[in-house]
Amino acid sequence: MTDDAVETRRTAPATLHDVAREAGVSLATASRSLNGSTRKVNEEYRQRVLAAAAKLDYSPNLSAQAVARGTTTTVALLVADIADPYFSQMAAGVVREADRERLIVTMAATERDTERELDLVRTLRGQRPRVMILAASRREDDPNNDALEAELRAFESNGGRVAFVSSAAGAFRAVQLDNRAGAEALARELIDLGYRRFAAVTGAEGIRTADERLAGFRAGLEAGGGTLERIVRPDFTRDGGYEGMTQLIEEGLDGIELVFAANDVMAVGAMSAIRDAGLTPGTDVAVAGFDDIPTVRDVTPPLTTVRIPLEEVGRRALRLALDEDGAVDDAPVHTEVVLRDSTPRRG
Amino acid sequence: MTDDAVETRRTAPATLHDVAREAGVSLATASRSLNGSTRKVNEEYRQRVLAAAAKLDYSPNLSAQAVARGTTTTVALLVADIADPYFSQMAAGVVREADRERLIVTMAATERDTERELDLVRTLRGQRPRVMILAASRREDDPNNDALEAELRAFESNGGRVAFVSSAAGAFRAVQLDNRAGAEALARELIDLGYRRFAAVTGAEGIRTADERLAGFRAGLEAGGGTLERIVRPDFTRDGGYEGMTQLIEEGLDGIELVFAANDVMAVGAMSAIRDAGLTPGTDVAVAGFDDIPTVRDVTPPLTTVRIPLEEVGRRALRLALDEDGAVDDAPVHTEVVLRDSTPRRG
DNA sequence: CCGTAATGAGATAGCGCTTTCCCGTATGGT
DNA sequence: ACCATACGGGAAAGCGCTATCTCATTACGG
Repeated sequence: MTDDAVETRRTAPATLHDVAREAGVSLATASRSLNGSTRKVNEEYRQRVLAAAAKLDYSPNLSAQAVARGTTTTVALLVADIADPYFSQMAAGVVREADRERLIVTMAATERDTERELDLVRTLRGQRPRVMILAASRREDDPNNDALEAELRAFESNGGRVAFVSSAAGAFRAVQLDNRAGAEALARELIDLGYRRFAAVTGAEGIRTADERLAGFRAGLEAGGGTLERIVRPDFTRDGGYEGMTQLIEEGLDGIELVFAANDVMAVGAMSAIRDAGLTPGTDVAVAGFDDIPTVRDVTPPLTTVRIPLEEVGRRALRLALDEDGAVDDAPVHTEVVLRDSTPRRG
Repeated sequence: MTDDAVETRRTAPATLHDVAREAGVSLATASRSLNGSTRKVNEEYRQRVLAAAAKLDYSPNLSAQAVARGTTTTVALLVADIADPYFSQMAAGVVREADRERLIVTMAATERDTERELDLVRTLRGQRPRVMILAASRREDDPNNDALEAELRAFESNGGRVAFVSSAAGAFRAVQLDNRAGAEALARELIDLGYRRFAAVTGAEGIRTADERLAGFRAGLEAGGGTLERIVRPDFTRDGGYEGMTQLIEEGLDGIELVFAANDVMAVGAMSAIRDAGLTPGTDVAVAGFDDIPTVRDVTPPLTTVRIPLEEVGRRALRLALDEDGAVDDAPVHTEVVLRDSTPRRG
């Protein structure tokens, strides 16, 4: 492949210096004209600078600005898995809000590995982002938790801002997802629909989100006289849901009326497992999930779940982090049970 | 909310200078110890520096490094919509590959607005990213296309690298998605299955991806004696698919056996529309899509589609961009027809 | 033993910006 | 007419780094 492509000589990008020279003004004046400064600049000069910048196709070097100003326009976002709709919806919210604030988002994926998460936080800290948003799911008792906290503390004491998306983030700001209450409300509604005998497909013990949802669900059942007869703990993913459900079926469903999956992607996987086992979800065994990702409207039957306004969560996480002093709404995010056909009224 | 939180005084992050002082060596030696340099450093000094860095919790300022080195470790990624699984899968691939190369990804969403896209490219250029990956869908004849191309040319002539994900990207590098061939192959297979009368739900004319897929599908049909009887062009989204299908049904399906949606999210929306109209997808009217996003395995019936290895596409886009000189595989990405139950054999 | 070549630490000149600080000039109050 | 005061442009001092250049020290061949 010979390089007979376009003969574009590699030229360095125009610097502010070039612009100033072209406009016949000083560096200072050029700088002041191109970014609002407190100082006024003669309109004629300003126009000259603007014209020169346009002519040279000048684009300010953000790194240089960051160094000079001592502050960046970056927000760093950490999620477990970008392709997971739970996280990608949230990320979309963060990006949208960041855009409004003219901030740039850098994104990284922990792949659910807390070691990696810690590394990423360290690396990302090098960017000196204004904000760091951690949406990757926390684990109880992880050996890296302390190190992570220390790292974030250091980041904060350097003027950075941290926001978690979670239910409890130690002493950091957090968008509270009321997993417990949501799951509890769901359980009550299911009891109302006539269900009594349940199983749960959830994540490994220690994943806080999973634990809380399970605890809430259990509490709701107990209050209403239902029983949680079985629990399986596969991966916290679609395939995990499929496997968990398959296991449940193989071991015999005997009498279980409804399976609660700790999140929607698992629920969707579980529904496929049910169907692949020759049963019909909703009819032979009901299914409920958590999150209300877009997909669940389109599976059959549509999935009963607990709605979290994920995009809004992303937006709020950023606002919360940016907020100067507690002026921002930090009530738990409103969750809502959405009953659909995967949990028909019984009897 | 009073601030009786932790009494963390806001301190500036440790600089390399601090580390050098702490270690009792020069700035140069500290720099050389902390990042490989061509020069060797006395092991004892090196250890001292490392210890000092650890003690001060030093994290190199990436902006400063970028300014000093004249090069960054950033890759900028532009997608249409982060929450759309088509893009989020791709993004996951880019991020993963970037991680391998120890690069940081900044992400922005065009929201399918070419004006915004242009703006974003300009802003992102300020970052001086090593690579810019454009995955947002291109439109034919968009008034902004020339400006975008000029902007990207400028970026390239400054040493930046550009990669598109698309079928034709002018003179830029691109991961080729063979939309046409994929759709054509799909059409042939559907003909083989006994289908003859088709409708298409696709995006607005001018969206290149949509156009190509439609053209390919049409070609495949013609070769096999099928007819494309109707075309609707709603939004290129899930809801668009739903609306388009609803419209088709309201106008009367009369004889249409299969609906081809130009992408999977639309197909999934279409299936819901079919069901909401009281019909059964696959049975009353078959449906096929394009992309093979994860969801389509879990809808009922599972969707026939054309598989694109989206994550791989993301990874390849980055490698392609990074690649120094055409050493990288730039054959079109392998697409593959995946027949599932949404298109049962006829007759 | 001396001269020369490696060796490697430190001083320093940038990188592309922002932001003080310094001044010359215009303004206005008395 | 005179001095205090804005006003606003330009010079220059950084910001936190890297990389070049200097220069003392060590090693070694003849």
